Amino acid sequence: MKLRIHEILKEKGKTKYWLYIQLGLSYQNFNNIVNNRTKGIKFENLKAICDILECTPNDLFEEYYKK
Amino acid sequence: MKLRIHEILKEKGKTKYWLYIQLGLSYQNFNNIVNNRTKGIKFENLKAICDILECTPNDLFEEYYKK
DNA sequence: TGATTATATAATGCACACATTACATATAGA
DNA sequence: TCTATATGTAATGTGTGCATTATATAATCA
Repeated sequence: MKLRIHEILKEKGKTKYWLYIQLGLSYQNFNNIVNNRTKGIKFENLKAICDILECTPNDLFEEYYKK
Repeated sequence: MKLRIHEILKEKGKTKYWLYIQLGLSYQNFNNIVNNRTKGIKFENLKAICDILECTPNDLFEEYYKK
């Protein structure tokens, strides 16, 4: 399961750094998530990412995203 | 984030035990996930649950489910 | 009566999400 | 020059997903 965070940020004209500040996660962990180096995620953080990016889990997951 | 696994299983007329067998997870962990006692999940298992239940992450998460 | 289905809890250990701290590079603006 | 933006990596420790093993109850079926 790959996360489309890069694409969504590009669509919104926002940077990773911006999302990092909004989220409040450690940058280390944040960077691993965004660059798809993690094998799972806390629901709390998944929800926060969706809230901030104004999207749903299906939009985030490459496998379920429908343009 | 609450998972709607109970509802989806009911709709499909399947039992938790059936899903447990399909998934191949330990029953302990499986039971915690299904009964919403976990704070996160591995992408691999999220994908497997969606595949078996023939649904998407948005269908699974109560916060994003639209009937 | 015994096996399978069905569901649940507890103890122990490993793998990994996540936090914290630190270090590093590069650009842009005050 | 100093600060903030922007991105990345490494080391160490805590919390927790998940596996394994065990125990328990109850219904259904051979």
